Amino acid sequence: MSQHSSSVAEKTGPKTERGRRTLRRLLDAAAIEFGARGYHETAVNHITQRAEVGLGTFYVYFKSKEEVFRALVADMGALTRSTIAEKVRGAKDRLEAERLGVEAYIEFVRAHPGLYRVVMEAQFVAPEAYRDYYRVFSSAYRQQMGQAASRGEIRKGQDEVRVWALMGASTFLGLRYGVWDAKADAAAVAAAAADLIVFGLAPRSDEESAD
Amino acid sequence: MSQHSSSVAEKTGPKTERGRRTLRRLLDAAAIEFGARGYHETAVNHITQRAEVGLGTFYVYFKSKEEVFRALVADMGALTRSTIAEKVRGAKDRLEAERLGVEAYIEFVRAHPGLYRVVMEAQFVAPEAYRDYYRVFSSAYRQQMGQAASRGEIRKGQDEVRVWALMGASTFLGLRYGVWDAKADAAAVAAAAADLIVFGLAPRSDEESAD
Amino acid sequence: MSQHSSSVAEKTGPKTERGRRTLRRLLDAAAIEFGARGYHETAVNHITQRAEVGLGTFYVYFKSKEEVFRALVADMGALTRSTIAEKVRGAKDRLEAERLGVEAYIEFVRAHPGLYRVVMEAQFVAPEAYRDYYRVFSSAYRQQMGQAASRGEIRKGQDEVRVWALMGASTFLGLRYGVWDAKADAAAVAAAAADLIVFGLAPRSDEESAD
Amino acid sequence: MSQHSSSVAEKTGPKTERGRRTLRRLLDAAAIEFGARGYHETAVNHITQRAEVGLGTFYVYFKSKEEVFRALVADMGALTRSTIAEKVRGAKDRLEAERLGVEAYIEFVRAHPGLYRVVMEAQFVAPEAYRDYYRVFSSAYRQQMGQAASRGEIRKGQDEVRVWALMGASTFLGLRYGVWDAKADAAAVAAAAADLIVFGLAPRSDEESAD
DNA sequence: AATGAATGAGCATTCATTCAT
DNA sequence: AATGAATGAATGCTCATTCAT
Repeated sequence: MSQHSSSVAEKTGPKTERGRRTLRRLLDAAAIEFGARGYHETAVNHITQRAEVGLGTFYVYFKSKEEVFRALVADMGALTRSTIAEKVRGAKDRLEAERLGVEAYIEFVRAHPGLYRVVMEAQFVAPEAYRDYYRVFSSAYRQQMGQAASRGEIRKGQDEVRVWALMGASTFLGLRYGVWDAKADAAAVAAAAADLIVFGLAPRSDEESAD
Repeated sequence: MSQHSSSVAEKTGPKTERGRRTLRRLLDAAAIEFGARGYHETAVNHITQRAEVGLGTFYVYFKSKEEVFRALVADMGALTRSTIAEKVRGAKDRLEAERLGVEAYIEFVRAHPGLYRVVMEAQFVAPEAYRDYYRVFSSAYRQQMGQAASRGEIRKGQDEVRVWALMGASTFLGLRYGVWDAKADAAAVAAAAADLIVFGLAPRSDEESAD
Repeated sequence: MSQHSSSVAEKTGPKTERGRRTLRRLLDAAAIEFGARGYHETAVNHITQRAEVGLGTFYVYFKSKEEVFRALVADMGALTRSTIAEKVRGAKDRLEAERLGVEAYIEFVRAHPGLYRVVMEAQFVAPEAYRDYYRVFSSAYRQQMGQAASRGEIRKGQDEVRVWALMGASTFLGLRYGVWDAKADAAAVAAAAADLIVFGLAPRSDEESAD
Repeated sequence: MSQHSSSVAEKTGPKTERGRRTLRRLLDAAAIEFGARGYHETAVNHITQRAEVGLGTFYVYFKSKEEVFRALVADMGALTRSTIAEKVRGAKDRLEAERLGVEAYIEFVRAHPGLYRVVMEAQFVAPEAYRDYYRVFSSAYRQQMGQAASRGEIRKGQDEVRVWALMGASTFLGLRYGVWDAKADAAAVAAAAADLIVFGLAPRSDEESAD
């Protein structure tokens, strides 16, 4: 979870192996603590204790508490994107990709409790990082969508709007079925969501005898 | 914004007119402060100063800082629902209702800057209040959807999943076009979103020559 | 417990029957609250609520929180003295009186939980009232002792010192066997204490084969 | 006055010499402040200011205001015991020991003004610490008494009762002649008290012509 | 690189008391 | 006589950050 770290403080990175290990311990500990208790309930203290590192050591690697948080959000953005991208890669078309995307997201949220929390909380703690998170995500998403439209797999439309609507849908489904109700059948939820995303609410002429 | 208050502390409510006015001032001030600076950056004395009330007075009406916040979230849930319900009321069918709903939400977010923030932050500050907010909202929404399906206005489907997907979509569009980009054309955004919601992404046979 | 009240605020006393009742309710409530939670943990609030009286009403009868406390200490001094005096009255001589006195005190402490606490706490909250409590008590005690000495019932001695030593003994026995261990046999404890007080620690020639 | 500290917070103790000095300063300052103004009138910052230490530093060494207080009571228990034990050590028998004990206690109270106050106040602030104080004291005292009885120096009797009566006597004499009237002749008071303790109140056959 | 001691601004909350009605 | 609303001084405690070693 720390392999993508990009905070400013350690832009160049620690020079020694020991330094790299300490940094990783701190990032991992921060992810766990922030994820479990939230930003404001987490004291730097908690992080260093979990990392089994002296309190002062924290400030060798980060300029501030906010900075680790930002580093984490960035890390997690990359992780989210790569995880979902991998899962979606196998889709035969955009329509299947949407279904796989929702499913992947719900599963991802379940696999990384705390991640959802950290990203959402970034809204208030590090708004810039939050915007970046979705900026990057949405721009990749938009691109996929544009290409799919060109290929005729989906209708043309206002991609920016569509993309935000879809990210919102996934996010809320991730909360509802990933965080709050982790026992629901993710595939079924994803299928139902994909049905909505793909075909919309309107009755379809080619679906006369739908259940 | 305070007419729906339902906090426990003042369940019975103030006995005098003066008391009622003070309570309203506090709630209004809290809405403004929490909305502008967020829960953690808002000190109780910011609220009382804006309300032009002594610090101690706050605790005559609320047991804690968290309690006003919860009262506010509840208030805002009621306000959101009634505002959107009113706007949607005129829709000739569910499909139009979806468009109006998105539009109303974006406009609502613009009209009530802090509201979006307070509700989102409730996730971390008062999770129970946050869940209630969406529990109530989603249950009304689901009912509408079920009825529309019975009427044949929309296809049948997994309403719980649909509702959460749609709430997520509106929420994110509210953030993107209500909070971050308040100059966008809300009606156009709503129309584009409604197009997605109503017809989905899939190419439609009856739409051969779409733009 | 309020019949001896002597606070300044109501020196002349309430004029109406209703007023007298209110005053009594407040004093009784104060005795209970102070006795159970102590001075600092008791809020004026707690007293008026137990007395089923408005908060402001308290200040109609007492100048301050400290004042009720002082009134209570005075009340209790009178009550303690009269209770013990009555029990001791039947003693056939000073020696028996000492035994009865200790016994009465332990029983009194048990019957009035909280009294011990209030008086002891007066040391810190209302030192003057505390001194008065013991000043009055010790002076009566000293007088008894002087008379007994004149009658030859007890040896002559430094009565002031004796009296304080004996008050201390009773007080600690009241704490040990009245408050902390309320199941001990009060009569037996009193007998053992009286044995010490009356005969001292020294071996006695006339007690050769004592067990 | 801090050499016996045993609070939980610093069970392991500070690691550096500077840390040990800071802890000692805090304990000494606390003893002075609590002793002079009492627990409730003493603010933590009174302590840190006297100790010439930052406010936050206090909480590096103690979990709460109550905790220093408890540490102090424990410290003082040890100090009281050792001081009295040393003075009493020279006694040729239990009877003389009693006299020396009373004298030592009065002198001790005079030498350590705040000590009496802190211990007494512990009754209300830290009841457990108060009980421990007397539990330890009384158990050592009882042992002395039992041995003396075996040696025939004193009559046999209910040692627990005797011990509490005697602790009460000393305590009150400490208050009366140590705190309130610090000019009295401690030796004379102790002699008078010892006369009571040793010989009791009853007239003695071998003392026919006493004054 | 690592650390733990020190710091003080900041804040939520309490509560005795006042006072207009 | 009775009251409840209003007040603000006071205080315990937290915690991010600094820094000497």
